[in-house]
Amino acid sequence: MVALDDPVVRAAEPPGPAAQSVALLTAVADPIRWAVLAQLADGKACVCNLQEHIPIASNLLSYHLKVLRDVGLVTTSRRGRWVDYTLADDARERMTAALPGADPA
Amino acid sequence: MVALDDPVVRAAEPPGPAAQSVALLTAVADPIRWAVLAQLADGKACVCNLQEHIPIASNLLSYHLKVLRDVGLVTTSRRGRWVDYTLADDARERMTAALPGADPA
DNA sequence: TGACTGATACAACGCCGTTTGAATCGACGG
DNA sequence: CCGTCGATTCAAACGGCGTTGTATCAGTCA
Repeated sequence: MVALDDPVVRAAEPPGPAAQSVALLTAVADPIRWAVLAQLADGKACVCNLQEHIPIASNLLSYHLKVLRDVGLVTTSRRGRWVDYTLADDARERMTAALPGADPA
Repeated sequence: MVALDDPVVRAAEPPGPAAQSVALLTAVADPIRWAVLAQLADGKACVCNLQEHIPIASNLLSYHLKVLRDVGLVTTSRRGRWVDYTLADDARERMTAALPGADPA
């Protein structure tokens, strides 16, 4: 059972677990962000390195990276002028858990 | 390796595996469709039954069900005036496989 | 400090997907 | 056959997210 007898559409209020799952999946369900995550699955990389594989404007890439940060799928660490992005160690776990019907019970 | 040296943004052409994964995740990353899939994880259900748990207009529900059908996550079967929706048996497999960094190799 | 690079933040526009309302189809029952 | 119910389809309006351009911040070197 999922027990969302009324929410789902009944937006906001407290962001129930279902809403959190959707928010996480929404972050992943984008061509650019998907590519970024796939790239980071091979290890950390600075933004400039990501750009080599995903040829888009740097500000646009930065926007999508922020989205991934906001949901906690990636973490950052400065190294000189560069910023290294790393896949959160629980990223895969959280993504699979966010899929519908993944009730822990 | 993900090997998308140029695609991602380079839209259409052939819908590469990455694009298919994104398309599938896009179908899942919606509050209503997520709830539908979670509901169907407990077994097949007719539309009217789904409405009991997801109180929205029937035509709207129908729209989202069509989206799920188009990506092959659910299948239908008529039973009298009712239409039963069933989670595709490979639904979970396909969803997990669509997550970034899930390279089969 | 001043110039340059890497990266991020902000504001405005445009497009696609969702939503809504009304019409249509399919299947039973009187 | 006609009315009703379940479900789908169509057209149109709305809104949100992604894109673009510009400005700003942070860090290194001369």
